Amino acid sequence: MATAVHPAAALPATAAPSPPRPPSVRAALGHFPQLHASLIKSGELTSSPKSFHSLLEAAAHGASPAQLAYAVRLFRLGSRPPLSVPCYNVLMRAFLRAGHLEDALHLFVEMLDAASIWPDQHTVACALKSCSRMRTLDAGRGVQAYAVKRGLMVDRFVLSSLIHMYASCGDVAAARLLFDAVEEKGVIMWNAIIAGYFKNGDWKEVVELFKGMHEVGAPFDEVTLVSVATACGRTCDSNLGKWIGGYVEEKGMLGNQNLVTALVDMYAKCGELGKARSLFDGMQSRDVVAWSAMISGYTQADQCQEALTLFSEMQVAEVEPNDVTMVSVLSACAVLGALETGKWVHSYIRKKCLPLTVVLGTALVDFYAKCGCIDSAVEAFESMPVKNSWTWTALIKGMASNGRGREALELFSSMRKASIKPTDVTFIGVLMACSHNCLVEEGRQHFDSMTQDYGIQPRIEHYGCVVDLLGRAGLIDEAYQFIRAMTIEPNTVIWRALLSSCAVQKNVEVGQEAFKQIISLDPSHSGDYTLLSNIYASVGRWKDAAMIRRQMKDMGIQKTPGCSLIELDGVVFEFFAEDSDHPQLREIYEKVEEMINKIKVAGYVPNTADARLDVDEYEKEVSVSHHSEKLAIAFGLVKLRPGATIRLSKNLRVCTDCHSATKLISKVYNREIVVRDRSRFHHFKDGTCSCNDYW
DNA sequence: ATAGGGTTAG
Repeated sequence: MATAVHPAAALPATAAPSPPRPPSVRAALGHFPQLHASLIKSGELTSSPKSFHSLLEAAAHGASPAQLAYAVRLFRLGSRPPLSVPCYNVLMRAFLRAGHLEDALHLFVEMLDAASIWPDQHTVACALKSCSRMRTLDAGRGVQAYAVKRGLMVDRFVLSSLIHMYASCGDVAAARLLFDAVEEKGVIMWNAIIAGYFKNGDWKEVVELFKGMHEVGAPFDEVTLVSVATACGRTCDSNLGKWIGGYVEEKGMLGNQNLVTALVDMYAKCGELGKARSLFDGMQSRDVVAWSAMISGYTQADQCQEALTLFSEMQVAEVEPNDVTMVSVLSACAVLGALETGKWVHSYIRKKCLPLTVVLGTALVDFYAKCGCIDSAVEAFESMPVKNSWTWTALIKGMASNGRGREALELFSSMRKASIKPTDVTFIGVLMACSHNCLVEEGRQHFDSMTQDYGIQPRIEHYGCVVDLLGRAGLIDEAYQFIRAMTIEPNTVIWRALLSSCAVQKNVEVGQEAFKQIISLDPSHSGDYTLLSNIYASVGRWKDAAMIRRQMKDMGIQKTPGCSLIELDGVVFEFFAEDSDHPQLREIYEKVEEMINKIKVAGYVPNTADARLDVDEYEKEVSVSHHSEKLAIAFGLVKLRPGATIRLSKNLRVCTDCHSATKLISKVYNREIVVRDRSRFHHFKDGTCSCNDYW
């Protein structure tokens, strides 16, 4: 591939009057066009290889594409001394710096073709570096063959580049063989092999190597610590992480931006957000990586509001976000259901032409799917130049949780046709889709195929999906037998899936058993008591229902407060049941009353099964009407522009009353309402819900 | 005459 040579317009139109000759060519960095002219005038350019090299080097060292283009033109010039090996090397390095990896490698090939030019250890190291970055193992091996033939394999630079090349191309074993054979391992060699394991995600080995270095007294430096600190974060090795943190402070290395960023990342991943933040705040300058590390720290610690706040501070600080930043921001938006903010991020990505990498594209797909905008998720999916199994999985799960199980399964078959290997998470999406559409036989087949065809051992989540599938299909006894036959110990999630199915199917006997199992594992979850109590109530066993409520009260078990989030103009508002801490309180409660009255006309009958028992029926109705979800919907009706879809996300399952009320609200107010609960989406429109009343 | 190894993500 040829490098685009920029037009001479980048150079001054008229040469400045010849300045007096500078004392050294190097000192003229930045004035090289004028210098060039004076060298031509004096005839030195063609007669002195040394001057030519210096001029070339000065141009090649420039940061701008125009300067690189200038260097290329010098290099290709007819009237110049014969090219030396260092001339090639200088230009190769410039190509590498500018990211023109193929051009760099091409120069190596050109040297092999040229008479009386032999690539040396510098050339080989550069060529290997471009192979590393391009991940072309074959080319790398070719360069290695040349190095062997020329006896360059004793050079430390060649060796470390080679180790780096093998590791970057995914062959850490080969890198390790080379490393082990090196007699005197300096810090660079250690860093190269550590980076090798790092690049391949083998964080444990990074930590082990460092401990090994310590034992043999091998020297390490700041670069070593960057890799090791990061690995500590990934493995949650907070002991070693803290030791490194202390060492860095003690040795006065806090000025190293990369190192401090690695510490910020490490502390955040070890759960020490406060320590991470104070290091971050103490940095004298913060680049995009530092900001991204801190933002991702908040996102991964589930402090998504904090993540978005920090993101706006980043914009105030005028640091341009990159694709990596946006991945964290989008995943924070996905968790919060912050559709407007995420959409803004999407348009920013397009406006700034940020590279739509697989990770970023997948984050976009996931974001739209988790905000209930499944069509936008499909669009984002289709716009991606490269997709991997994560991408497919995000869309399959999105389809399944948005009530489009059929399409999820069709996607899964396209995924297999495209030879993209499904992961364990893909199968969670597939099984969710089956359970949503009540496809019992298909679900069983996928569950078996997962192990038989793909060698994936079922995790507790997969078992949970199957229990859900069988239970919702009404096969309660089979679901119970399935749990009994599990090869791993069932947890509360499994039993809870069975209990929910029993609630749908009004199966008292198995419901009691599931409840007993749950209580023996974790008696503190209020939702379990509510479910069993509802089962009793649904078959008219009011006394038993009340008894369970009393048991819950006696044990001091608190209901998890219901909380609904709704976004308005990029700000996420939180509502709790009976909320009394909101600026527009009166307006909202008035709207709730209006809502309830209107839907009552349309046939709404309050369902107070989930309400407190110690109050009279009227109070129960009022209490149910003040569920966080209804407050948030009322807020949406008051604040959003007419006709705009109301989107909210809540922390619990949608209760029966809110579900039937919301269906009628969507009809009476002619509004689409999208509710994300803890496990799926409900798209309410014209009085119906996408879940077919089955959740 | 010229160099090597480093941080953020679904």
